[in-house]
Amino acid sequence: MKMESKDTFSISQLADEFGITLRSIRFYEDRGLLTPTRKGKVRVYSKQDRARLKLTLRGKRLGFSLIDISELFEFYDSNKSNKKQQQDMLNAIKHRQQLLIQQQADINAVMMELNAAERNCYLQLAKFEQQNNKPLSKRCSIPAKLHR
DNA sequence: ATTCTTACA
DNA sequence: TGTAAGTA
Repeated sequence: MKMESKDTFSISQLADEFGITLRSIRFYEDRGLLTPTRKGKVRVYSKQDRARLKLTLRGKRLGFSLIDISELFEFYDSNKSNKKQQQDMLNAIKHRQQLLIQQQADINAVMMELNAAERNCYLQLAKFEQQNNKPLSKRCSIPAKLHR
């Protein structure tokens, strides 16, 4: 159904927008990641809910568990009043930062390996074309960035 | 036509 | 998470 207002969404709208199923969205709610309001029994999502869903999906892409993601949300809107809670949260944040730094390093390493593999592919293709005595096509020529 | 809950794979 | 069932 089409909603007159621009700041609320039906579950279907969000599912279409993000290319996920209704089941997933309800599942995330079950895990406490989403808290849509209700008009009767029907879920009504606000822009903030939409933003939250977006963050959830990004977290998933990064390999975070739904629990990890809910923990991040707690950090974002942290309302811990006492000192110990703040201390614990800080430690948790530092830990998460460390994990991300590690991921970043791993990503860089894999990226370099892939770049090397890609370079070899182009070199091989160039060699084949040379054997066939054919002119290098634009599409298969070695990109400048791989010359180094 | 859409969405909801519940239950099982 | 997918899917089926039975509703509202």
